[in-house]
This record gives sequence, C-alpha cells and structure tokens, in this order.
Amino acid sequence: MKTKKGTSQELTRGGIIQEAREQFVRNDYRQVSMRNIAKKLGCSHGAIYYHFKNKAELFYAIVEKDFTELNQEIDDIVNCDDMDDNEKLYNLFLRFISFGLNHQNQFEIMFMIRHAEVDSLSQQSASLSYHKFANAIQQMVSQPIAVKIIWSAFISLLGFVSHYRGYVNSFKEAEGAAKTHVLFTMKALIDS
Amino acid sequence: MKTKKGTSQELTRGGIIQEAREQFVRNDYRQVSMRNIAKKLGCSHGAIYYHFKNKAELFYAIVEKDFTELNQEIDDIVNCDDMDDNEKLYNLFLRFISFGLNHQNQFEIMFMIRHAEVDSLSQQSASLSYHKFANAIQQMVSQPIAVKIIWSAFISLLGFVSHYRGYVNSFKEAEGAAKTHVLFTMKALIDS
DNA sequence: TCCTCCTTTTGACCATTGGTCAAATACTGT
DNA sequence: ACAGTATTTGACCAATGGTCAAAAGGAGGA
Repeated sequence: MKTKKGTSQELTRGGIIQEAREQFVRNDYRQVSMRNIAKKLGCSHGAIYYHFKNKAELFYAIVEKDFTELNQEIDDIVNCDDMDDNEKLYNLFLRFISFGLNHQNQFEIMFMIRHAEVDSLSQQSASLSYHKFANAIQQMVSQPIAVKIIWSAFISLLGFVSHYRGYVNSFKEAEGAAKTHVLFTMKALIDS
Repeated sequence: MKTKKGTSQELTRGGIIQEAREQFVRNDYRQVSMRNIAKKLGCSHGAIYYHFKNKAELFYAIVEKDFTELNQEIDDIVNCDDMDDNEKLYNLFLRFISFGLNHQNQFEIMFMIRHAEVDSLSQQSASLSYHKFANAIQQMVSQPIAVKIIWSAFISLLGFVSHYRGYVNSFKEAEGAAKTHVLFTMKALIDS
C-alpha cells in the first residue's frame, strides 16, 4: 500500500509542491533550497528526496501544472465566441504576457533560461505550449502567415516578459507597457 | 609603491579579468567559480579577493568593458555615411542581436536577469547603452516616434537574444532567424 | 647584510548548497 | 505480537562564495 498515516502529519508530494511553489513564486530556482523547503515543512531535507528524485524534478512538477493552466487559457480564447479575431489576438498576446509575469520563475525555466538540470524535462512542455500558441495565431489571422513571422511575434512577447520579470512583481504593474507592446507586435504581424 | 615584483609571476587585475572572461564566455555567472579561476591562474582563490571585492565586482569589470564595445558599435553605425537610414536601422538591430549572442553571459547580466549581487553595478551601464540605442533609432527614422514604441522595439530584440542564448553558441548560428526578426521589428516600428 | 615596512598570497575556516545512504522509525496487514 | 514495507532521519560528501590571521615577498635604508 502506498497510502499510510491516516493521522495528521504526513509528508506528501502535494504538500511539498505546495510549499515549494510558495518559495518559487518569490525566489528564483537557484535561490530556493531543498533545505529551506524542508524546514518550512518541518521535515528533513532528505525526506523530500524520497518523494522527488532531485530539485529539478520537484520544480518541474510545479512548472508542468502551471503550463497546463496556460494551455487552458489559450484554448479558452480560441474557443471564445464573444470576440472577433483581432480582439482574440490582442487578448491572446496580453494573456501570454500576463501569465509570464505572474509566473515569472516558472516561465523563466520554460522559455528563457537554459538550465541543464531542468531542460530535459521542460523542453517538451515548452514546445507544446508554443505550438498551441502558434496554432491559435494561425486561426485568428485572415491570410496565412509564415511560420517565421509567428515565431518572431512569440519572441517579441517573450522579450517583454524576459525584461520585466525582476523589475515588476505582477502583470498589473506592467499592464500599460504590455498593452503598448502587444499592439506593437500585432502591427508587425498583421501588416506582413 | 603599488608596483611590485618586476619578476615573472605576477597576479594582476588584468590577468584575472582575462582568465575570468574566458570562463565567462563559456559558462554562466553562477557556473563560474572563483576557485576555478584561481586554479587556472595558479594562485589561491583568496588572492583574487585581494584584487576584487567579490565575484560580482570581478564580473562587472568584464561586463563594463564589453559594453563600451557595444556603445562604440552603435556610434559607428550612426556616424556611417555609406548607408541610408533604413539600412542603418537594419544594421543597428542586427548588430545589437549579434552582440547579444556573442556576449551571451555579459548580456544576460546587463539586460536580462535580475541579479541582486550584480545589479547595483550593471544598471547604470545598461541604461547608458539603452539610451544610445534609443537615440540612434530616433535619428534614423524620418518622423518622430513615441518613446514607448522604441522601447517595444528594444524589448523585441531583447527577446530574440533572450531566447536564442543557450540554444546557440554564436550569432552565426542564428543569423537567418535574426534577420527575419529584425525585419519583423522594423515593420512594427516604421509603420507606427 | 640585516632590519623594517608595506604589498601580496596563502590556506584554514565558516556557512550554505544539492545530493546520497545506511540506519532508524512508523505503519499495515496478518 | 510480528514481519515487512513505506518513510524519515541525520551524518556525510563535494562544491560554493567569502573572511582573515598569518606567512611570504619585495623595496629601501642603515
């Protein structure tokens, strides 16, 4: 049986992830330590290694969950009936940035920083999210657009997140600049 | 007297920087260790701390030098007489990306990653380079452009470097994509 | 040559990290 | 109660950045 202690104090994957996420929200991958997570959980750091092979795997568990959320958001916009294509595109871009700035450290690991430890795990998820994003764009634009151009648009949004992460604590703080940048990016995309 | 050993084996700021740069080119800030630099220099790691207050200061010394180079390149393009404004803009953007991908780890510290240790030092240089860049753009475009738009163009280029760093070892390997992205960014900038 | 003063350098030391693992502990089913 | 398995512990390892008293190396003067 995998289930154990029906009592109070159990150390579960879920519990570890929860605490790890809390630390991960505020600090970057390398600043968060297994020992500190353990301390907050009231267990030894060794115990965490029973539930997760290593730090990378623990963080990937978080990243994966959050990216499911991003994929869902993309789908929601694509399937929404209340907007025309232009509005959809605008919202898609803005949501992408919003997600990036509200999940800064997860985003960093997925799309920005190459991290030998985490890469092998995150690459697939990142690629999946990108393809959802690219497909969404294709559907929202009247004439077919070169893949290269979509890629440039993606890169452009990535740049926004890449720069503002660290300067800003949440999307709200950069909302104005984000809207400008989204319009900027749309202009290049649509007039192509 | 500051001067010492007229003999062979002296440990100088310059020598340390040179070795540090070599390591910094291949590895990221946190992967480079003072101890390894010392080992390659044939001295103890403590000795480096005599010449540099800490790791951040050592790396800033490198970063600063490289950014002087970037500023120079920007000036060269602005003052060049063989190109019209559009060509200049194209080259400015491409050179910016080129610099970013050929100085990945320096660039990362200057424009991308927020690093409490290094930030206080690098902020000024980064800001200076950005302003040179922004002014150059203003000069190359016929009608005056909103500051916000220039900022978006900068962010867009930053995104390119931000993503390709780590996937690619030098500008050459991403040249094709870079050209596409530069044209993409110019389109948004000029049609504004 | 020897002694002093100042500049460098050393290497032991500290705290902290990710990770491992044998041994101890807590549970579960019988 | 016992056996067997699922967890936890904490000592241990190899790194890291950083500090600092002590040692070494030089230059100049007597």
